[in-house]
Amino acid sequence: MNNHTESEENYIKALYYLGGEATVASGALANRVGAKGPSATQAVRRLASKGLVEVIPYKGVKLTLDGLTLAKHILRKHRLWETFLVEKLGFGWEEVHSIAEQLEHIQSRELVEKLAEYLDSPAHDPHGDPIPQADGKIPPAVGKPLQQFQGSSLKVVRVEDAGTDFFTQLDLLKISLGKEYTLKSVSSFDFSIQLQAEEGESFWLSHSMSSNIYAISL
Amino acid sequence: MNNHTESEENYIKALYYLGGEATVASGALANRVGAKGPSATQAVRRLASKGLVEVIPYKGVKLTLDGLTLAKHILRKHRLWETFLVEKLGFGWEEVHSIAEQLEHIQSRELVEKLAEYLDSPAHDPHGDPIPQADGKIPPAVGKPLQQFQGSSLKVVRVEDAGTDFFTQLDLLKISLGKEYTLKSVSSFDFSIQLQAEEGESFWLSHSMSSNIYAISL
DNA sequence: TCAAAGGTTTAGTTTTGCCTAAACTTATTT
DNA sequence: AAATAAGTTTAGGCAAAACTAAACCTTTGA
Repeated sequence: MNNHTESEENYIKALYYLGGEATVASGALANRVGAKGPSATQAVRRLASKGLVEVIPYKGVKLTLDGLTLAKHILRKHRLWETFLVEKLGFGWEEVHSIAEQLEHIQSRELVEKLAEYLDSPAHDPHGDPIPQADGKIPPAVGKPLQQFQGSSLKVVRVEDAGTDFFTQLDLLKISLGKEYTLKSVSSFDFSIQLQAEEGESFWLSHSMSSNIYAISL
Repeated sequence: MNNHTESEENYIKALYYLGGEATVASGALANRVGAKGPSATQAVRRLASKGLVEVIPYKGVKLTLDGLTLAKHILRKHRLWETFLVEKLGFGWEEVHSIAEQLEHIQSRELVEKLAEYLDSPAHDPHGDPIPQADGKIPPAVGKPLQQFQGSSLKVVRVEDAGTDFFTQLDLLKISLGKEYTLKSVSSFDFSIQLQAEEGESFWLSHSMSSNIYAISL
């Protein structure tokens, strides 16, 4: 009961991303893994036969405890590898995700733990996302969405893993973890926000961007 | 023409291991990848349709230039990862092979080159085996088989990547790179050899073991 | 409430990759 | 040179994973 295919792991990961322990519709699942409906139905049946998920036909799918444990372990591997790629190999934010998606499927308990140790058992990955620990515990997610810092100063501590385009845009705007800004205003029309760096002119950020960026107040 | 399945890569690797640029029998190939004859025949047909091998039915299979390039690239990845696992993560000899077999299939040119740089562009892996370089050139293999050191002193500089059991046996015998011995005799019956360490009693080594160990004279 | 719309599952096909059993080549031996 | 042994390929299955088209539930709106 301990070896899973890459495809299976991808479904498990998607299920965790979409709902955690909650029930997820098969359509949403298919969408997330980049497949069509019937493929998801079929995949989910395979997972159910391995005891990783529970299915209620026409209603949805839910991770079992085993499934949840596996999901967190995969996420652990993903975020540890991302940390390695950025901190040791010098990759940029936007490049690491697709490589980590391959590396997260490498099977070796010992490798994961030795890698974690080599990286000083980090609690957060380069995006500020919490790394599930070996015992399954997940460190608290730090920061709050930017909108909530009306008029005050803030420091960026986390960005959502929202795809290559998002990271490229962050790079273009020179936004990175640790950067400090003052939130000057929030548009009540489209919820875009105006940020002001220590030195340099202020700029506007769309809601789609800002809702994926988290900060703490200074 | 640039993405290959893991299975395909395994056949390519096996072909390179068994014959380099020479023709290999399909049975030997099947054997090496741990499959049965018909599976190899079929796999080889798939590879031929991608231009990676040439087949002469009932005669054998041979890597094309493209196949050879791919084989060397996979071997490069394998040996770089082994170096990483041993030098950075502190793995032992016998443990790294199976993990590197998974890692060698990760697809990212940039990753390979950044990893090589991180490891100081090594020419040899932890077993002393040459690491193919980015341009396809292969550094010279060092050392000669132990049998050739009749009566003289030698230093172990390379061991063949001949499977977990081989490495475990090396560990049991406390043989590692850099160790020095005197070759006291070679049996003309079974070609086993008698080694004498600086201090400590002498011991016998089977031909299967010794033929996978290489040394230079002192 | 009943019918259309939307989402889900079944049915049937494709490709990869493996298997066993049977047919076929090649090589060896008498 | 013919028979047999050894190795290789064909034939026919099976499982994982994906797809399209068709059938099937559920929900929602008239």
